[in-house]
Amino acid sequence: MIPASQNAVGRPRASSRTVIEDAAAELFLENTYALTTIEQITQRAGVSRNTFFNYFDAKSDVLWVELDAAIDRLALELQAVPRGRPALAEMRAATIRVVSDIGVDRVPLALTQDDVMGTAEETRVSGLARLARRSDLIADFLAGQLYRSPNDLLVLSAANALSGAISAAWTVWARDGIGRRPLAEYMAEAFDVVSAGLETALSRTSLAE
Amino acid sequence: MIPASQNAVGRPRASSRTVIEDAAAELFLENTYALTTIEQITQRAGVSRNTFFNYFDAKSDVLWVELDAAIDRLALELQAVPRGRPALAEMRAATIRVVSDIGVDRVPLALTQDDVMGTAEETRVSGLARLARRSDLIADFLAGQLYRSPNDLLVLSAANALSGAISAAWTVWARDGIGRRPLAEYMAEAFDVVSAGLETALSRTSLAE
DNA sequence: GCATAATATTGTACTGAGTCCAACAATAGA
DNA sequence: TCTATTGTTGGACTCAGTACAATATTATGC
Repeated sequence: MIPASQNAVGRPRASSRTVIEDAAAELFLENTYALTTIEQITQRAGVSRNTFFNYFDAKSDVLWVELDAAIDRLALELQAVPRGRPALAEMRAATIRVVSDIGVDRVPLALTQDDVMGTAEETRVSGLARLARRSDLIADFLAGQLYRSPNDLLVLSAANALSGAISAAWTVWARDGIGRRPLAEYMAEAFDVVSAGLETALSRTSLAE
Repeated sequence: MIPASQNAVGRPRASSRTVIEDAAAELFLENTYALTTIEQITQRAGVSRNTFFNYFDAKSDVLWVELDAAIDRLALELQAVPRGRPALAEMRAATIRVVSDIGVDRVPLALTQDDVMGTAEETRVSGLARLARRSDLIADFLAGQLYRSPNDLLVLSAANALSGAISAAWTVWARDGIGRRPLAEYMAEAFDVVSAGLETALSRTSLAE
């Protein structure tokens, strides 16, 4: 077994987590996600196979570190919004704030895999789990702002729609390659496409019923 | 090994596919999805484990037979729409037509599992794969009608949003339990929530650029 | 410094999904 | 009846993910 010191020889020893992430990123690019095993990753990282599962619940989690972090930040932003504020405007602002510091070159690992949004169901499906988490988050937020239930058809539709639009922004941004503009711009566009109609639908029902 | 005749003793022998579906449905309800193994399913169905994979690519596929069929029908409906017709109106009609024959009691197997939309990521994620397939479908359709690329941010946002709304309709419909109204009604509501804004956004850009 | 508690890492053994392929059975058609 | 096709099976395999106990590492109090 390769000693852990291989990755950091004098410098302050990198955390296992980082070492694993780096090794995984390398191998995914070399051999694709599907053909890379967790054993290979941990071997290259110089840790045991079990250590992988100390830091990640699933192989696919490594693909989505950036996106997961962005969703975490979105959760915090939304929590900080006082109740009663205009829901969609706050959502829009929070969404854009969250991605505003993501440089044009820092594309999430998952999205650099060209099989992600293509045929490879495996990677795509794990990405959809993030979409679902974000939908839940948004549904809770909207429900809170509109004093409705997160299970409400209207709330859920709006949340899913917004989450879908955000997802589209990420996808197109990643696909646009080198010449891409900042993610925040894509986010704003995608958001506005769907939010125009939501605005009226949501305001109408918050008065009625 | 139990002979296949156990499930159909005189009657015309049911296809392996149906036998497997039924066995799976029973076991999922008895022991939950997660705790049911493919081996148990095929054992009860009276076929070999491999036969399962003759009919399904994954264990989770059994959960989504109805939804997959609905998406297949949607694909056919959309293909039949002549180019140039108003995209959203046709989408709405097709969506509702597709689910109009789904009775209030025929809830997809997946949605009767109460862990589906709850904590159980496993079942939920497989459902999201359907959402993605539907998004692709819709994106292609919209792209065709609007003479744009299916990778266009606008098209993709709209497709994801619509697919998300449809998903919300299914979810709430299933959750509403015994007293639920026909699925088509939920579908219409969810659809209208998001499509109002899309209408303007899509028409605006089909003229511009 | 040292003892101790908390945390990180590892080994081992296991379950179950999904793949591959070759053998075999059933069926339909000529 | 022979034959081509399709459905079914057995067996051996890979790999993700889980469980748990043992050991190493690091932090903390003294």
